[in-house]
Amino acid sequence: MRYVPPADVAEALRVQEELRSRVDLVGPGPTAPATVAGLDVAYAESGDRLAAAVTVLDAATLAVVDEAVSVGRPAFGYVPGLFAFRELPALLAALDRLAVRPDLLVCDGHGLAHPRRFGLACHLGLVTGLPTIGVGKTPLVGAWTEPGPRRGDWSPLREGDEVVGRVLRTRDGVRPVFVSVGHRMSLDNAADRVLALTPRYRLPETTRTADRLCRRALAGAAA
DNA sequence: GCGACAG
DNA sequence: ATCTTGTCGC
Repeated sequence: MRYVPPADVAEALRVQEELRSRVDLVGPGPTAPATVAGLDVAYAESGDRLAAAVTVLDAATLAVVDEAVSVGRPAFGYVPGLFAFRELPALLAALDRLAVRPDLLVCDGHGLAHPRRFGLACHLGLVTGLPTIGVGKTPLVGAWTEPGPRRGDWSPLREGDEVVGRVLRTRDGVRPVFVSVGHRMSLDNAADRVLALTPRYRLPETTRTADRLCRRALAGAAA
């Protein structure tokens, strides 16, 4: 099955509008998944080439049990709010090459914490049918108060009256990450899963392994 | 009208 | 995302 990227911004907005209603924001999703996958993309300095990687980890040991990469070109310009269209094709290609179907996807970008409540994590969840959560390193939308200084401390990420995510401290004294629901997950469960993936570093182990893999793939791929 | 703006 | 020097700390 092939993915056809939108021709322009107007079409991308229409696609988001059409898909957003199908997202499952309740879940609650798996509380004890056997495997969890991380996805990330690295770009060549020229910006015309990219590598997408997926790593599947044993949720208990955090050991990598499967991985796949896909090298290609960005499918869309970088437009905040339409970010998913850029990386989705390559990410889906990498997912297709997996031998193991993971129980949960951890995306490097927001889910519900998006201007139209349909970030990369939502889009990826809807397309794959898998539970997904979004973990952003920097905010895209919303307001929050600084969470406490210890691992596990958090504060709600709000936009107007709605809670669109959670500002979560994954390690003592380090900058928090921005967790939001992607698809088929509750926010509470999403935050718990992120904490389970951060026994040592700020970012989830899934994101870290995927990041290393796509960088390696980009460096090793022929121009 | 002027900034801000996931990766 | 990627480009970048040094610096602080284990």
